[in-house]
Amino acid sequence: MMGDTKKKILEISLDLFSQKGFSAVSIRDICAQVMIKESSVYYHFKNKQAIFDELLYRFEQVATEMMIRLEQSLPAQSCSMEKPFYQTVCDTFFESYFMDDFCNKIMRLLLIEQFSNSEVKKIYDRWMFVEPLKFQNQVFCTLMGIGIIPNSDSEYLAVKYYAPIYFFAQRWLFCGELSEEQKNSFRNAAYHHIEKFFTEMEVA
Amino acid sequence: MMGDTKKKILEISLDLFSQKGFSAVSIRDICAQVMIKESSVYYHFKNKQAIFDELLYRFEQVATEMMIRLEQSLPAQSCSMEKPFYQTVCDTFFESYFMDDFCNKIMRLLLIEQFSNSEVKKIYDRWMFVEPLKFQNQVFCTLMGIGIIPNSDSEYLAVKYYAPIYFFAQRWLFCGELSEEQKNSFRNAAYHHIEKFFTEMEVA
Amino acid sequence: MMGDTKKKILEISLDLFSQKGFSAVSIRDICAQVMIKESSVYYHFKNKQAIFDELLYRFEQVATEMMIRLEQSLPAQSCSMEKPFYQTVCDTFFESYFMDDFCNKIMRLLLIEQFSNSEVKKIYDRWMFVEPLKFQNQVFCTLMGIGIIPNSDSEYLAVKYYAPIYFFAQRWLFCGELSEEQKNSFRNAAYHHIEKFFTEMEVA
Amino acid sequence: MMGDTKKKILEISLDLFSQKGFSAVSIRDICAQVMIKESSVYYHFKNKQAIFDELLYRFEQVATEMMIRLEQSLPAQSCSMEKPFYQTVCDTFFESYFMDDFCNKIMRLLLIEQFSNSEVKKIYDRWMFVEPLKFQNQVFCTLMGIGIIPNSDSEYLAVKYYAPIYFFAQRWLFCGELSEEQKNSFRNAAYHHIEKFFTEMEVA
DNA sequence: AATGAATGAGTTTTCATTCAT
DNA sequence: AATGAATGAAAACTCATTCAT
Repeated sequence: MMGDTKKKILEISLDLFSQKGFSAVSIRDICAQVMIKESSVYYHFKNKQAIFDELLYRFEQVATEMMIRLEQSLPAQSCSMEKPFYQTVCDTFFESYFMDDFCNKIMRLLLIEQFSNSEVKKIYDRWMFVEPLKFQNQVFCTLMGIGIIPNSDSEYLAVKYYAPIYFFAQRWLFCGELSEEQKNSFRNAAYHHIEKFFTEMEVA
Repeated sequence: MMGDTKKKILEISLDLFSQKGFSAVSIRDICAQVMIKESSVYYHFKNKQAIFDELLYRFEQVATEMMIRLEQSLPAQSCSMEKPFYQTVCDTFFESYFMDDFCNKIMRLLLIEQFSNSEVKKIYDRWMFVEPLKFQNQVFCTLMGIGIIPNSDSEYLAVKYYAPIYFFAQRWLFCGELSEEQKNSFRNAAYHHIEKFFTEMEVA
Repeated sequence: MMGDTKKKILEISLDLFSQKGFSAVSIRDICAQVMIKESSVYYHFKNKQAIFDELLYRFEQVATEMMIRLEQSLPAQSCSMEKPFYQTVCDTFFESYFMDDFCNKIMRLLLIEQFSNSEVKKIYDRWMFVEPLKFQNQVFCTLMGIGIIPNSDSEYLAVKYYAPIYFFAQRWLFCGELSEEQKNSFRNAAYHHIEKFFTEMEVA
Repeated sequence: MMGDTKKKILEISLDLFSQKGFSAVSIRDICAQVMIKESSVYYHFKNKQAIFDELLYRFEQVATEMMIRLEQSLPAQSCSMEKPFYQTVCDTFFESYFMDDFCNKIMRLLLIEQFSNSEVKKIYDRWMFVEPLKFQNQVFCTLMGIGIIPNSDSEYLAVKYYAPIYFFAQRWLFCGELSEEQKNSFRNAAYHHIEKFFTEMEVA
């Protein structure tokens, strides 16, 4: 469907954009790595901005899909409660969002560009703050509904749960190349937090 | 001590750098606002990078001083415990760090540049993760020492306390111009969190 | 093989470099004469230095080839000795080296740049002193071998023969545009010297 | 008479000009070594060109004086002929002209600038070709007059004598800093030539 | 689908010079 | 006698883009 070259341009652009920011990456930089001439880019994209736009578009599709999948899996998941419920949800959320190579790079890019572009700021806000909190809120409402956790302020609960994860992600997942070492640092911190979180919940 | 022009160059550079990132700001952009000619910049600074470097240098001085001040105020503070202890500390930490105009802009700048510059990454790490956690840890150790809060994992406590504040800062303090509205959103969320945090602590 | 524009850039650059020296010639100067925009130069050359380097490279190729040709022609030449032997050699050496437009300009350029660039100094040394003396020495050894001139210190002979030619070249061939008038001044002085040189030789 | 600073500016300017050529040396370069600020130069000189002009002016004075001295010493010298006559003349000429630090640097500068400035070209011509040949010619006429050497074409004799010296000067005295090693290479080559020259003269 | 050649507008930086102090 | 501050002009070079092929 999509030519090899176009895919390569997108991949390498994202690589570079997420490292240096949009305006610090030149078409030349991109082409040097794709191994084409500068003029060839314009066969595949109207201009530099169009590369950026397409990356964002793809991300929003991926993220939206994931959110839908996650939300749909909620009720089913919460019924078969043998295994700790949060495990599965977290696995999906972490592995296919924060630690997914594509999403991770987009997040860095959004983080950088949010300051110079208010449109991007909105997208960052949505996918890093609003949607995750909304989803987490839903989870806790569900858990309260079936009596697994006691009723309380689900919104603050969502913050208490998600803020550290966001914090760890920023700390461990947003530096240099995403190595297994970094992923493990993140996983350890995150799972340790989640475990403590649910333990304290049960006690209370 | 420092000429007016040089001060103005630094101020406006920080303004612009923190909005668009270092490489997206041109000397022309800066000079247009300082109202000098491009060549005049080079009387005050060796090159563009030197402006950036001086900003970081000043920040590290400011931040270091603040940390020292905070740490020195700890023991005294914790003795006169009529008024809620954390209030004073938070006031200092929030108002003169996260919400201070200079520091806030530097933080945005560090946030942007950390990806392209590993030296900056280290500085960001230090002042956004390591030092605040270390300080918070110290606070909790002190409080445990004098029996105000029960003994427990002070490091995780620091994360539970600080992560939401970092989270709120990113959400409310890192967009566009720092308005009173944003500051209030941040203050509300942060103080709400702190209150809940200490309340739950006492109960447990 | 080589585009017209690139060739033109090289030609005009050499013209200007040999008149004013490398650093006194701006890309603007070159482009004004090539009739292209400044940015276009950078399609053909990495930077200003690369123009200089390519000129030197080409010269060394030309000079090397000429030296090889001259040396190969030596034995053959010296057998058919009806016409004065040196005539042919000089013709080649003078006309296709000192008075050749390209070589002459390169020599001026080397002469100028030798002081600021030790690499250039070496090249100047090689092609203005070492190689010509080596060749002349070979000529005299050949002539001594077949008994045309009496045995003697062939190295000093080479200096006695070549130094005036170098002297005349500097005096007549290194000023302004290479005009026919200058070439004639040089030719007259040089051939007069050569004739006298060989006459004295025979006598002795 | 002349302030220290002005003298220092002239000295260092000559140093740099003779290494890189006039236009490749900036007022900044000069001031960095003189240890004054750029603006201070303009107290002593109208502009950059004026430094160059003053250097040339001083050289012409020095060179003229030397020539007069040399010419005046000719008759006296040639009478007291116990010691080889040429020795003394050469000593003066070589040591106080080619190998004199100031003159040597000026010569390099003239050599470089002759191509871009026809006024300089004339000065170079005069002091490197015309005057030395004229003087040498005079010497040989004197020697012929008193029968020390046989009558012959004194002009060609001057060339035969002077060309190798010019040649050696270019080869040994125009590279990098004037070291004793270089001076010795020059002296050896030059004196060897002179000796041979006069020996052959006597024989003939 | 790709590229060779070109370019206008812009980049950072350098430079000689001025002028008030 | 020297300098702090500024500047217009120009330097080398970059960049996104165009267009004919």
